[in-house]
Amino acid sequence: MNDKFFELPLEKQEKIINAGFRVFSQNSYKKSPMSEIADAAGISKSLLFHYFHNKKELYLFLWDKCATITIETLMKSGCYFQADFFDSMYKGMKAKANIIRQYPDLGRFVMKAYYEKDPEVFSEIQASIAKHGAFKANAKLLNLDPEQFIPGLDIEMMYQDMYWASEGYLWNKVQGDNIDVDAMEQEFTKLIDFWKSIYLRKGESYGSN
Amino acid sequence: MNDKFFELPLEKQEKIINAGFRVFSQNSYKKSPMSEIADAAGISKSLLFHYFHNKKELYLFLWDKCATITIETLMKSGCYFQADFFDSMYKGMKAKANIIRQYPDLGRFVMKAYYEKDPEVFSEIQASIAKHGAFKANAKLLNLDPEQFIPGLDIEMMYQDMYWASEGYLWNKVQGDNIDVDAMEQEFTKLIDFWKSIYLRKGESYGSN
DNA sequence: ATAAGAATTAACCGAACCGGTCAAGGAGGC
DNA sequence: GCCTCCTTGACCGGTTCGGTTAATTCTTAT
Repeated sequence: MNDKFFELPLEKQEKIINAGFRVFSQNSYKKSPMSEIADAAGISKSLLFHYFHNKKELYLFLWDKCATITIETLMKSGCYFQADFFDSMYKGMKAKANIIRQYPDLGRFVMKAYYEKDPEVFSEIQASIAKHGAFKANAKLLNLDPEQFIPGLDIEMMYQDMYWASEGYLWNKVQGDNIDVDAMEQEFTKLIDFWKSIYLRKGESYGSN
Repeated sequence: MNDKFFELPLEKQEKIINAGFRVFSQNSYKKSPMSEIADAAGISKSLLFHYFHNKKELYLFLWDKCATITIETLMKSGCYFQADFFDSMYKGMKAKANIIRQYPDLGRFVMKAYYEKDPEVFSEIQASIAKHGAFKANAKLLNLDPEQFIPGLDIEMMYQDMYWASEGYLWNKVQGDNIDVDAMEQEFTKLIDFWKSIYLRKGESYGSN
């Protein structure tokens, strides 16, 4: 790709990136026209081809960009370094909300790319997925202390429930075009508080509290 | 449309319908080629045009078919006539599983059509949506008895949690190509049982039990 | 066997689309 | 004016698409 792209004002770079996310997330790779991306970015098709020599290059660049953005944002959010389970969940949610704010279609783009089968990009995407290790969500990893929760609670099921509810909530909200991320954040916070009130053991105190 | 379509063996009708669901759910209306649908159905494009005079007709037929299938299946499942909340949930889940078994791409087709913006079909779809009344999921409608659940439970939040978890679970599972509906049913049953164990008031008995 | 009729398809058509190129327009600095 | 760089309209060859038509195959009644 043409390094001149990175000398563009960040705002313009993001506009092009978001245009790519949008178009590639709405159509398959083959049926995502460069012209449509250029239009969405507010530039001419020729200029888009000036920055990215061909479609495949743009596509793979966007894919890499996704990983960078996601990892960076999640790291910066501190959700991995949180002792309290619900705090970590809360921080993670905040991070995701920030991603949506800046790159509204990133999530859907990742999903589409993940299942993309076009031979022109399939092997590259698959290789990249394998490299990143496909870290599955899993309660066992978290090493949660059963003492913290109500007696007899199936912690793994609790985590499943929370994980799926998050996914379901996000999917439903993001589906439309105008996403009110602030409202989303607020609603989701309420949901986390609800879980806390249900799952957390009451009447005692632990650790530093 | 050509009424001869309905004289086809049901198996063949379903194959064409599912081919339509599949292609229209994977691409936008405009970028869903009739030829691709014909191929997926195992017939020639000409024959497809013989049954449906043009693309729009096929599309709107499929949309109507969705409503018919969904309403019919849910009614037949008895999930609306169940006194117990979790039983009703269970029956509803079973019904959805059956729909997925018979029409794997119906759900995704509905979603796509719901947000389709192509002027060739937009007004028709919107009118149909308005007519069906867009029944939103809402705990208040169910008129649940608070006595049945653990004290102090925010029933509406409980319902939200369950609703979103269902959505999230379905979306994640249905995303891939090979759906193991049986495993899904089983896993989901476990989730419902988990909810029962968490939310239901214990140590007492009610009603007919 | 065969003719009539129905089911199904290959071949085709004009229009639009798509990835990619290229030569030229336009703005700023000297 | 002239050089440089960003940006674009116009274009090209190839492909795709919705839809039509005429022909081919299959069925069936006689």
